[in-house]
Amino acid sequence: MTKPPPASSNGTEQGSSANRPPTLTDVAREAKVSSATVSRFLNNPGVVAEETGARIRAAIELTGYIPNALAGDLASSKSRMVAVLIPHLEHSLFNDMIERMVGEMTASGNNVMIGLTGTSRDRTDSLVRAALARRVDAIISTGPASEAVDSMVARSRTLFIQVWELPEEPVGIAIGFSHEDAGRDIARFLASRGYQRPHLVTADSPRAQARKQGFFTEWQALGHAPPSESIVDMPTRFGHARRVFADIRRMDERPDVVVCGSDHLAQGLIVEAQAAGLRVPDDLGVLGFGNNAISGEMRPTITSVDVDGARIAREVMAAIARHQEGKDFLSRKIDVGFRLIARESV
Amino acid sequence: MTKPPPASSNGTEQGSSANRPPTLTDVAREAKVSSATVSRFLNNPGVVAEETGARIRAAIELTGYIPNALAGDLASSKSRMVAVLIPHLEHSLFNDMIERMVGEMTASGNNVMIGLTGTSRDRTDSLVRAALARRVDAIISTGPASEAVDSMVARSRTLFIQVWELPEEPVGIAIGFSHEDAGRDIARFLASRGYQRPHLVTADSPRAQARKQGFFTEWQALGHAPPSESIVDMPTRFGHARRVFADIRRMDERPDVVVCGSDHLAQGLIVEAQAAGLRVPDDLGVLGFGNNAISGEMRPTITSVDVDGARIAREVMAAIARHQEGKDFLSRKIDVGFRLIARESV
DNA sequence: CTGAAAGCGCTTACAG
DNA sequence: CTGAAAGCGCTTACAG
Repeated sequence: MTKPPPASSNGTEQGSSANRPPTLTDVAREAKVSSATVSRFLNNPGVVAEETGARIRAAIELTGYIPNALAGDLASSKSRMVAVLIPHLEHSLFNDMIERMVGEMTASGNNVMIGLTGTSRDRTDSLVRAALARRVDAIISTGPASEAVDSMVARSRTLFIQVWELPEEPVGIAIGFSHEDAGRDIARFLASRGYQRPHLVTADSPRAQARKQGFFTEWQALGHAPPSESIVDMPTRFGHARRVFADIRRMDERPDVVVCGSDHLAQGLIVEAQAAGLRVPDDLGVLGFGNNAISGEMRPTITSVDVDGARIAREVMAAIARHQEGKDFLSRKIDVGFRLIARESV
Repeated sequence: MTKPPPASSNGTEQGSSANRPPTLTDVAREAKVSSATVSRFLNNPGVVAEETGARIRAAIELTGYIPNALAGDLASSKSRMVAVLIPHLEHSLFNDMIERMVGEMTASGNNVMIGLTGTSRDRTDSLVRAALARRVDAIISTGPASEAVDSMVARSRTLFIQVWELPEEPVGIAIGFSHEDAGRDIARFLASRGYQRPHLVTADSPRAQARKQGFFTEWQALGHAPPSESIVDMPTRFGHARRVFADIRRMDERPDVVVCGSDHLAQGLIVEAQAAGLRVPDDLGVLGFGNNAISGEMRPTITSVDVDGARIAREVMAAIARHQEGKDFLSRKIDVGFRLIARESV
């Protein structure tokens, strides 16, 4: 590697519209070849003669040329961009998985556009629109898709990938698991541990509702009375624990275990319970969801439901790779399952 | 609003390279106007006659047209894209601030490209290169800039904004505060509270080192012996607490307060201390950094250093707006300061 | 292995 | 208020 050219920015230059950045043509002129050859060298070096390549390399170095991906993508009608839509940066169940995916995408030469949808459907629609406007190769979404999204995506060549969901009829493809089954498994697990009065903390999201549904159904099928419940806003964060714990303390029939929608909230409940002098799990069990890194690091460690983020990331990458090669996807729904991990808190 | 056109995606269509998405020309033909007029309608509706506009609107609706931003940006040589470079998604000190910025940018019509730099400088360089290749209007970086970045940015028209940093000679502009001063203030504060033996937990990052430096200098200037120290990997996360606490327990002269590089780590230390039967702050004080939402929600609440993320986001937005209007920036360095917030943990 | 030329889908002076 | 035409900076058959 050669030393980079001397930094010439010293205050006044930055932001001034002085001389435009060098183009492919500038490089070609400098290297005394056609711009087509420079383009070939950039995209497929092997096809260019050794010494021609050397001249071009030198010209690039000299001019400080950085290809204009806007023009390149337009001409080749592909973008090597992927959009990722998540609800929040903070307190997100998906961060581990997303971070892994972003890392792999970057490594495989894709740029990642991240959109924060919040909880508003409108914002999701407009982010999908923005992604399609940039002709991204794929959109990865952690949320449900609206009809508007469906129709926009259908007319495009963009691959739409839903993760952590497994809808009946995905817009594009879906990689996830059954939240209802997860709810059922949790119910069976708690019953097997001898718990009698679970308290559910659910957010008003389709996924949380599906888990709750599964839990209710199974719990009652096992011959128990319906569990009590607290409703919280999305995202299901640490800070909600105070109110939820207060809810519990007010009840006549005290719950013996709290089922949380995230490990962050579970962590908060443990903190609240301990601050009130309760022992976890002896006086109160606490169950998380998502198997965030903290769940193995908390005192006590948190029993949680693990979803294989690495597997999801792999499946997403594979689907995108196939799509970029122009192949059709292999299956529309991939069930990656989940796994209840018993630790100390239950 | 009209109902969206019926969703026509049912499995086979998605991903097939069937009919290409509609272009401006298709809309123009449908509306019986020139493509220039459609373009005007899209970018500056006021300039088009009422009924012409209506026809165009109908044509857009009918065709399901979504503008190709690649072509638009290339032709107009502006992108309305901003790149944001952060080290991690999870356990980041910046998430609150970044989330706020992303929200505001999206609202003001900018798309956001997020890059995860990790701790590698190479990865930062290549992400900057990718951002420049897409001709983003601005790059917002939470890390230090290398010489390579400096020279790439200098040749471009992209505004480079460093946040949470205040280097001598910023590449573009910097919006931050003095980490060394923060370290000094923490030292003075702990001294005023009567602490005698602080233990510092520092990561091997320039920022953490600057704070440590400030702390050391001030602490010794106040007539104390140098504090003890633990080194941790970046990011300064919850999970590091176990080892750090073990470090402390092994010491002959037990520290009476731990100074953490993040609120997450502080939270972890409180959990560890309590699990070991210590009371915080009576037996051990714990101080965080960054004033994350959790610091006010933990038991005990965490004394921390607040950096005004909303202010930074505002300054960033203002700088980008000026830059997009072609104006020069007002100042190269903006010191937003910081504020020590005393809570229960110290 | 290399070049000339058309084309990707927009925007924007320039006329009218 | 609208249209014809040049141009943004690349890529990619098509020739040679």
